[in-house]
Amino acid sequence: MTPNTQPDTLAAAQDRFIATWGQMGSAWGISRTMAEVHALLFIVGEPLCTDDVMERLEISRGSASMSLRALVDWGVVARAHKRGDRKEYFAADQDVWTLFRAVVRERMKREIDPLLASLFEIRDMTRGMDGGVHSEISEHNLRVDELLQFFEIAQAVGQRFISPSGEGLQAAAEILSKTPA
Amino acid sequence: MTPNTQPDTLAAAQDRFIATWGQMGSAWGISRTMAEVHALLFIVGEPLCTDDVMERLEISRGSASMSLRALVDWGVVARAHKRGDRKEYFAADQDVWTLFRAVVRERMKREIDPLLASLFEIRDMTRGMDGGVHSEISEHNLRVDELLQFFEIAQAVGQRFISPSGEGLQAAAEILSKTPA
DNA sequence: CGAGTCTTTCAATCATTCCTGAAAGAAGCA
DNA sequence: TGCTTCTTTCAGGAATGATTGAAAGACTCG
Repeated sequence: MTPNTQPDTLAAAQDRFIATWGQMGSAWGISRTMAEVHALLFIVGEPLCTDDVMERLEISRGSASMSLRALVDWGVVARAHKRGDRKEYFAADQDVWTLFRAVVRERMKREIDPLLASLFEIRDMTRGMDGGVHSEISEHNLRVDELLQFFEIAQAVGQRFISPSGEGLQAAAEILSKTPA
Repeated sequence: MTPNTQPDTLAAAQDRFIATWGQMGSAWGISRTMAEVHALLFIVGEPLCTDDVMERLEISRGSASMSLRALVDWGVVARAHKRGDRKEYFAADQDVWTLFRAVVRERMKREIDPLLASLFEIRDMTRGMDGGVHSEISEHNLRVDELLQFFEIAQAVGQRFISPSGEGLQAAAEILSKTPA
């Protein structure tokens, strides 16, 4: 075993993780680069500056800057500073559940909330136009109402999950996953 | 109120719904068109043939065909036939929870499962290379293991949800959403 | 205040994903 | 089987979304 085996393997494992996480990202509506930047910060576990990110990921300065900024906005990466260094450093939150909560929060804001708003408006368009129980309009209203109910439940569950007391849900999930169906 | 007010309003509400659902779709990694086709079938509530879909959505034959096929593969739309008509008709499942289960199933297959497989491989790359508790490798392994744990829980919860006995989870979610945090 | 260093912005370019439409393929019927 | 009707496929074009890189902006320090 040469002295370099360990570092090389570590770097390879990191690269592999970055690629995997990047793929995952695209499936989640997060741009591949942004996911890769997060993966890098998460897996190295220590603060990195913009240039570190640029070099390791071979991306442009602009791209690195945008991605880092977005990750900070999402609340999954924190800015950090080193004494006697003017550069800004970035570190990923190391708690997986915190990360997941941030993702849920962000997606609720961008997806569920607008969807619910639209559904309410759609329902109001045909409110009180029912021409008897079996009319097309009533059936339409029924369908919209069912969706509304569903997404209201989804919103409530999601909100509970991301709330401070969401710890409870986390525990619930862990237990749930272990109990046989 | 002219005789045409109701039908027009209904059509408008349907269009609005289709647009909304389409947007939603893109956020979910489903192509907009595919989501719109589903929205149409869901909201009209009765079987439609390829030409109906093409006309209403103003899309090409190829696009309609592909979307319909994909929806059937997902299990959220069923083929139907009309007596004395050689055309194929398509009808969306009207149960929202069934729909949601299909989405979860599909996304697990495409996202969680491959991700878990990769994470296992990544872990194996640095297995048994730990150079003491505080080595870089150990810390790396710790991080990977935490992710593995998390996604194994996610997978278990998801599987339980989509299983036949997933009805239980549905009930749980409904209760959960109503209980105050 | 001005030089130097670091960060952000944004128009142009590039990549990816999606849709089209025509042609090939099935499937039913006489 | 040959004709008709309907469905699927797929190469190319269109649209959408991401990335670059250079220039402008912001901040520090002497």
